Amino acid sequence: MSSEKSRSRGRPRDENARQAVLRAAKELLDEHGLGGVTIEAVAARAGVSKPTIYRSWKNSYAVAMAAFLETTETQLPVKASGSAVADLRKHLRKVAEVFTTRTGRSVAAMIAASQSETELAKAFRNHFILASREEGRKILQRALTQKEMRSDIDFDVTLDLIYAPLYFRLLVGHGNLDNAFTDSVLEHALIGLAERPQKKR
Amino acid sequence: MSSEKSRSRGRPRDENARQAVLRAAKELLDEHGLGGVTIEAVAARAGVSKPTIYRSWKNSYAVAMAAFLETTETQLPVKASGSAVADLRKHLRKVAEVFTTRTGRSVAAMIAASQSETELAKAFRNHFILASREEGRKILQRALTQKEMRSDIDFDVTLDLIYAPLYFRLLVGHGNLDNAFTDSVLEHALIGLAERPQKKR
Amino acid sequence: MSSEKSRSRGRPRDENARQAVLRAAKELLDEHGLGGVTIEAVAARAGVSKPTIYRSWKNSYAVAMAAFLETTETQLPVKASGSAVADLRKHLRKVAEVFTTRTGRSVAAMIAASQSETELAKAFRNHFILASREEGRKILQRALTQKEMRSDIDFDVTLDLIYAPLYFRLLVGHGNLDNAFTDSVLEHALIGLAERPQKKR
Amino acid sequence: MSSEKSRSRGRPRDENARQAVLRAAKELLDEHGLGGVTIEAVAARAGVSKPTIYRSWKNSYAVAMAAFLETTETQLPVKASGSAVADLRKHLRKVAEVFTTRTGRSVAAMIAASQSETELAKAFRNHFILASREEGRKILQRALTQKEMRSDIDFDVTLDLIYAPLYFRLLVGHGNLDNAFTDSVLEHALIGLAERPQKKR
DNA sequence: CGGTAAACGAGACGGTACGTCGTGTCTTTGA
DNA sequence: TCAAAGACACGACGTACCGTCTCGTTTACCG
Repeated sequence: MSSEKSRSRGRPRDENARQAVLRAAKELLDEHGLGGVTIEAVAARAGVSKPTIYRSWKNSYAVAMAAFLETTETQLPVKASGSAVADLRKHLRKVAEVFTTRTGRSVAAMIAASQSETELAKAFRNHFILASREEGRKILQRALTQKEMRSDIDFDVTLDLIYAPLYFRLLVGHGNLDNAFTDSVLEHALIGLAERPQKKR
Repeated sequence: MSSEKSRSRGRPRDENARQAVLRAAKELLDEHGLGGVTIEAVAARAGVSKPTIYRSWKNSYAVAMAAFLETTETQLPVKASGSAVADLRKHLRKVAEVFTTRTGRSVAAMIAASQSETELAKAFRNHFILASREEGRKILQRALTQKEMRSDIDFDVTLDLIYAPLYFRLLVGHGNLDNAFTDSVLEHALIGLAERPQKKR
Repeated sequence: MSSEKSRSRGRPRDENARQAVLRAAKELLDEHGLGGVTIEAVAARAGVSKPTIYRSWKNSYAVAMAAFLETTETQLPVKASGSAVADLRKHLRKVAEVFTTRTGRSVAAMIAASQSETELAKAFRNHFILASREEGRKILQRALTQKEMRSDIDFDVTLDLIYAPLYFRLLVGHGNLDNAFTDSVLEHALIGLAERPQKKR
Repeated sequence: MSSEKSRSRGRPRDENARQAVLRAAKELLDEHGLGGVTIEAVAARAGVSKPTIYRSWKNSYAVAMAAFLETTETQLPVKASGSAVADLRKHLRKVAEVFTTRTGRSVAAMIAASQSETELAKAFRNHFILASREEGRKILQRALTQKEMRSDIDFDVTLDLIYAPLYFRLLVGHGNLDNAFTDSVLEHALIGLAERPQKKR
């Protein structure tokens, strides 16, 4: 229950230092990419000592990740219109658009960094990937109640189906990330690939 | 007529050295991951000098990439049965299975490395990603001629739709990469998400 | 009054490391000559990292020079007897004797190194060459007061005249550096080369 | 006439190559000092391969030495006037003057290089140092016959006495190498340092 | 209100790896 | 059979960051 702040002995962490670090890390991330976020560079730019950084974060990736998560909008919500499918289309367009900016590069870099850092992987997964799918999940829910989608679909698989192609192109860069692409992905996913006797629509 | 490569002047590159380097790099990649493929370690294990490596490759990532591409099967072909859809299901299962092995970790690492190395990105894209989609493309083609799939689908989008979820889970690790998943992805993609008046099946 | 050096911020240099470096450098200098004093070898032998050495010295020559100066006696003093000329003879013999030892090789090497390193040249000049002439200068002074030498001689020129032949033979090696030589040099310098009407002595 | 068999089998050494090498080495020596005379640089500038150089010289110092000796005047003769002492003064002035030019730097560099290369030391000693003393020796001889100098002087010691101070200042740089200095050295050497009962002059 | 514990900056430390340079040798092709 | 071109093993270079460690100083709590 301990409602006490517990306020451990000694001098408290300097909030200014924390923010200076994160600001510096964000700038370096934007300017030079993940590889530019070295502890030394961050320390120098933030006017902070290296131990001060290591006191709060495990390594440079952790700092970069914290800076990224702290300053990046994950949800990209769309105002609900009558058509959930239309909302989803709009949402995916927004996601793709963000992916073409510097933020997209950072997302890719974070995923890359996650490969060798298990803890970061988890952090990024929970605080960015899964978080950013929430909006999609909501829209899917709406689509279901409005009977715009089949009731027996698996949400997790469906979310992968429509988000993964965007991440895939972000990471591999084998094709554009424009509206035409996101629309087409959604269209294919909705109609389905299989030939069927009586076409509709 | 001499279409010969003209055999440039001077001592030719030592093929033994080349192979020793790639073998050492592959071993290090498997044993310690991409981070373990340092030029110094490769040179030491291959019994080769550092300049010899730098003469042929730009940096450690390039060596690792070359070693990976040279020793990894990309196509994962399936014997054509009567049903193209069944073949596709089988193929995706194989891909997912490979992704759960050490090779999968390497694929992820390569994609990660590609983020900061444009040339590598291209090499990996062309020699692995696109190459490995060829089998899928062939099956898709077969599905079309056998009228198992709609004739108006976009191949590139379709390939992204069915492959991307696998890569996504490989990279983000937010869910399993088992048969149930690949089957489900394929099923959803085939049937389509949209509700439709007259249900089939 | 605090004439204190103000104790610059941060962790102070490790005195043990400094000494280990100089000791290692001195050993290498003695064992393999100046060419053997590589930063890598010094670091390895001293159990110190390369950056630690570079933090304190500009390059390998600077380390060798420091090690040499720190461990080499420069003055070679002689107890004053009644005759300043006799003292000078004794002193020059001592210098020549040292020049035939390992220390002599080092002196030569240092002069050689000084050719390409201006800063080192200055250091060596001030801390070895000029310092080692001080004993000669003192004796000269004594010779003057005792009227053993002409009062109108130029000290700097005189010092060059009697020391230079020793350095010359050290560096060029065209003749012995024994007592006969130093005595002869001194004798010639004292009496003078010129023929004169009435000979003395 | 060229039916001579001497023409040892195969392709003869290319005399042009030899000269190109020496010319390149001399240029590099003048431009960047001895440290600039690397085999690679010489080969590149001379348009010659490295093995071609190694076929004729042991290492870079040998090349530099050869280039230096081939292009440098050693004797610096003076026209004999009535006074040998005057001639000697003039000669020493010329030596000192040369020592203040680029050639002087090269002489110093060669002496420096000689410290670690025994063969070079010998070559330089014989072909430069001793050669350049020949003029002094001749003048000394003349001085003797003209009774300008004492008949019992030791030539080798005397030569060291008057040349060494010049080399000393060249190498250590603790004082000027001007006419005042050379004249003063000679004057001191001639008159002698010792006080004597009856002053002359 | 004075101790004391912990944070702070500065910066040196042992390490690891980097990518480059020059060495002297060796191997091929071409003249 | 030589020369050019250039690859080779070797070894050292000087630099960049890493993550850890002293330092001396500052801040805030607690007794």
